Amino acid sequence: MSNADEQAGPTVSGSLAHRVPDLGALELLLAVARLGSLGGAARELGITQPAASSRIRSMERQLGVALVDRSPRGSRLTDAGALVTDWARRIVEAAEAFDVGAQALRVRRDSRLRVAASMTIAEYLLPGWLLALRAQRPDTAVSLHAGNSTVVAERLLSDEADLGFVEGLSVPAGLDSAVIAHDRLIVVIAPGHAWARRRRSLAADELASTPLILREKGSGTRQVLDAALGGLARPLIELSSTTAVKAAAVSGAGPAVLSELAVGEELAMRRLVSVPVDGVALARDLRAVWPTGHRPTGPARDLLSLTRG
Amino acid sequence: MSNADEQAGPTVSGSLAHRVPDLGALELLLAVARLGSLGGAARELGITQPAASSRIRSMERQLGVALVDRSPRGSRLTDAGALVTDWARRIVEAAEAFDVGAQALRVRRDSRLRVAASMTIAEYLLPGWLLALRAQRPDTAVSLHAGNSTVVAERLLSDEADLGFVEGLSVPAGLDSAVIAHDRLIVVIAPGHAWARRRRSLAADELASTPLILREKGSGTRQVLDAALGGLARPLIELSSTTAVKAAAVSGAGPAVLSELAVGEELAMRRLVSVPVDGVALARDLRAVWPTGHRPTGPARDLLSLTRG
DNA sequence: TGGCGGCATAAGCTGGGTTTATGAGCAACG
DNA sequence: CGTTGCTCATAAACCCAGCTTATGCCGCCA
Repeated sequence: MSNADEQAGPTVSGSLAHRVPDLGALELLLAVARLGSLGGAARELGITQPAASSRIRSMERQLGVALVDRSPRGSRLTDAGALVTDWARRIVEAAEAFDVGAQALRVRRDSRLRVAASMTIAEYLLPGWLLALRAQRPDTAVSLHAGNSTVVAERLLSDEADLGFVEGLSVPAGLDSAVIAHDRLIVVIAPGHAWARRRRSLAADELASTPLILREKGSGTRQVLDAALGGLARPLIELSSTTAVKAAAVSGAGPAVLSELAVGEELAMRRLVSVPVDGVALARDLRAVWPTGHRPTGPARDLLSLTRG
Repeated sequence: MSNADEQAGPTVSGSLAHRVPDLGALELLLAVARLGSLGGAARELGITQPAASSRIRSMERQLGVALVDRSPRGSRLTDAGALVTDWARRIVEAAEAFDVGAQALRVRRDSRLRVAASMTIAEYLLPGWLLALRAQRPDTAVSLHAGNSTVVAERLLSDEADLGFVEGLSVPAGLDSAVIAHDRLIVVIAPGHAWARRRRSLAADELASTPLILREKGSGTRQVLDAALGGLARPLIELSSTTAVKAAAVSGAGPAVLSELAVGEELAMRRLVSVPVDGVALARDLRAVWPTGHRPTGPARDLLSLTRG
């Protein structure tokens, strides 16, 4: 109703939160899909049957689509309902990753597994691992601290963490490590930029002589790039988060260099395209690390075994 | 507080919806991250500054983590806040996909682009495409109808749809088509099953002689598999949705055959592992289709151009 | 023909999120 | 050195979404 609503297209009104049912409603819908009954879903979520009934109904009203076929002997999803339920599942899965991550961020002294990880890993990989860990060891309380390689090493060596994850080129002194995955930095650009239509690969000197959107000096990503180019990377802008770099690249500010972990989605949806590069070592290992000699045991060992392919 | 809360692990209480902030709060957090000020974010979302302040505060209370550093000249994310914001962004992106999909499901006679698509495509690919389409043509109203190849063909030929997407082996009569992507069926199994540790590939006859978790006869997925095996696939169970098949496989019921589009997440998180297969043609094309002669124009052409790699 | 499981409707309560109104800290500027 | 303008915090009043309890209708099955 206020003035900020009119900026978007004509089919849109209000913010996302007004057009998308809340998490409770989506969970309820998933339960109905799984159990085939409103009352059953209500019981599972610890609410009453009328509450479930009304909530599903108001969700249908909100979306303008019938989701559930009610009958005196149960409820089944409509075709549209099945589709909506699948889309809802994505939201709920993202929420589960959020939840397990947020729980780990809470500093708790009863943590049975203390993890320290670099930003990129904490952002993209750890929630999935923690979810898997919780699936097989539901009562393991995990705490997470994110920081660069130096911080990870400090926490491990001062016994403030049991297991670390780093993404740099070298393993900090005093730590043993195991490679758990491989990552590659890639050059990305908004579609529409001239580079997006190039056929030849970029050469190293071409990359080094072009101003790029980069993470700040000191970040793992920047270290790898500087090393690969011999410290010659020319920044167009320096930004302090992967997300900011992505946003700048998507908006057409110029070419950016990012971990392929960070841009999978953008590449798939063609908001960014990657530019092949020749003769530059942009691969890097993602490693689990622990104090030399102290092989991970207990929960740390469980988590480690989840992470290796 | 009610009796259903105690079923989960000791660190958990209540459902996801009680532990994860609602979409409005997450959107607000993203706005704060982007604009660097609570008041600014509030203005953008069309609420007042105290509302934003209180909402962020209650989110911090809920998560047990400080998210923003307030100062008399703005607010910045804490380290934990940056991580939380990135995880929140995933939820919001899933919600955007949900939103654009749900809007398209609403039957509207003012639709400027009417799409008919097979289930797998509607489920996994279309929301992303629609999001991209909305980014470059914000005022295009899209309607979506999901069904199998036959239904898609009928709707196109009776002028109830402008553009279709199918995943079968053959193009229905009366339609022209363009391949927009490739898909492969893969055999997946819960880790722990003997096949998960196999080194050799499966042979065709081995696959044909093993009872499998399958989609029902008539589904696109099943058609491709039956054709590849010469109609010999032995069902262990037949289920009516991709999701149900996945759930059965994850729970260890046996090997399943699914589109690789459907199991990317599960493979990455090792809830499922794929079993290599030899000598069976499980690849299939994903095609855009339209009535013979009527080359897509206008919004249909825009969408089509977004989908081809 | 009860009994059971499924869903809908109605009435009343509660709490979270909102608004308006106000105050206080810090910076820049004449 | 006060004024203006930005920031955020607090307090009180309000409103509505979603919950519960209570009830009724429908269909299936023993």
